[in-house]
Amino acid sequence: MQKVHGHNACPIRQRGIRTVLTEDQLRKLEGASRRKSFKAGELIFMEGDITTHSFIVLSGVLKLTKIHPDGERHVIGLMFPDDLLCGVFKSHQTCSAEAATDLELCAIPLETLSSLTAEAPGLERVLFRAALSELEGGHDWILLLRGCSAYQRVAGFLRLLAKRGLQEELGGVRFTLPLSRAEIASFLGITIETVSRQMTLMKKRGVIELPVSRDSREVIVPNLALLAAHAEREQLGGTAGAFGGSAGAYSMEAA
Amino acid sequence: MQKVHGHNACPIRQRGIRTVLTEDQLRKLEGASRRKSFKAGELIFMEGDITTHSFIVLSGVLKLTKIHPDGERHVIGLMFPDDLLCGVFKSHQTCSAEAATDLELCAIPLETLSSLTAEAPGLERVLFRAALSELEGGHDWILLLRGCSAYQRVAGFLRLLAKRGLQEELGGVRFTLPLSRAEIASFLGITIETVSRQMTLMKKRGVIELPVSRDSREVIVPNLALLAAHAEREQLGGTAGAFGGSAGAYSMEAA
DNA sequence: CGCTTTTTTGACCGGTTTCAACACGGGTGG
DNA sequence: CCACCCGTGTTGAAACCGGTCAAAAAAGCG
Repeated sequence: MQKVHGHNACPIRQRGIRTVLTEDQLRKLEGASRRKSFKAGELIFMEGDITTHSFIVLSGVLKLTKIHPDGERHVIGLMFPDDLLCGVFKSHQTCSAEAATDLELCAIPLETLSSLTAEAPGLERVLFRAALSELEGGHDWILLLRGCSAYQRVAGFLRLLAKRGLQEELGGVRFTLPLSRAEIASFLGITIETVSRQMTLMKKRGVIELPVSRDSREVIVPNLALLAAHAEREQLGGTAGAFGGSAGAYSMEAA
Repeated sequence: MQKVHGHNACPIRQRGIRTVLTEDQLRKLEGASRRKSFKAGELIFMEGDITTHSFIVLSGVLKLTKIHPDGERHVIGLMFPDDLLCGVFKSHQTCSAEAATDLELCAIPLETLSSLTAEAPGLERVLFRAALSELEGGHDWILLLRGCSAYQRVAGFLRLLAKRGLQEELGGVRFTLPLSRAEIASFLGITIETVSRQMTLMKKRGVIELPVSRDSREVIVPNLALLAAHAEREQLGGTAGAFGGSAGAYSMEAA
């Protein structure tokens, strides 16, 4: 009897995909998928490359970048575990992808996906939705970047990280920034100096803590609600009111 | 013999759609479509509404707005004739739509569209592409808004209008702004005063002319290439070099 | 322990915002 | 017909924010 998965295949966990496929189709999909590991900084694909796979983030953070007409490379999006990088229907990549941290991906060949689309009409719709939520994320991010001060951008960025898949602790959150100051600056459309200034400001205000220890990438958020408040409106003296903010994390969630 | 169209149905001109449908299907689609007229300022649908139709802009300009968490309403996109507002696969509207000018739309009920999708598998893909290009537009717009000065934003905005469906004249273009200064400011993420200042600056530089006449919304662009140049890089004294700029107009084109 | 790279901090400058006043046009009603 | 008013757009002056330049401090690395 043959093994169901290749030795480096990976199970598809996305709820949306599982529900529109039969057992056989799911097995076929998983059989064709391959687990791939990247070390921080490694390139996954480049802008302009022919699209060959769709990817699902298993662990780590993926960074999407694009070359601006002026030649500068800008970070335009981040993807976290369970996010689906849906290359379907795009013949060429419209941005580059790079491992921001050590990264594990599930790579699904496009041929597999499109042959499955033929069999399972529902699948196309699922992928469609994934791309659409990606679109919505873009809109939200536009709104975030436009009227917001540098302070709010940094706060918003940290809130995003605090929310998505990182070690939680009692009351607060502690995590490691997946991006350097330069990359954060690029992502937020500001300079590294400003990023640095805003973060020390937040530290002074008690919104975050920066353990003096080794890495300058360690961040502790003692009070997530307070951080969220600062992301919405600059400075609120009090001990935070609850907030039901619309996250609007700019990343594509699998359907 | 029965009339093919209802008296207020409208012909579907989109090339992409026509090629994936049979005669019968096309007739069905057109038969279900309805031409709707709106006066400037009228609301078409609201953020959060249940999605009931897809729309194609026949004439005029449509304005997409969204409420920012801070309560402010922001213009996040514009749509011009032949653009497709593709509500498919979204159960709820994610932004409000309003007539920026007097407006004519072709409204297509979603049921019609989804029943056709079942018959014509290619249609789903066409709509998918439409949404995708919308997505790409969003990315481009993010890039445009980030590094650019207020001057470049206004120039880019005017170039967008000059390109999309407005009266052309020999050599130059003359058109009426579909948005008030306040709306332009909101769209570009700057203040009305700045919009005003940049426009007078452009006038001084000879990039645009503002007929003293009644409406302060009349704009003449004597030299489109010059305008494009100013949208890319601030001030270029000379009499414009040709430009093959990546338009990146943020609006969704029908496939 | 030196070296490089990254991050932080400071001083300065320019563009935008902000606040405020004014101009223009189009209504309304006397 | 004109005075008045209100909304929209323009213009001016000062404050602020973030960018740029420069240098010091901290962290990584041999």
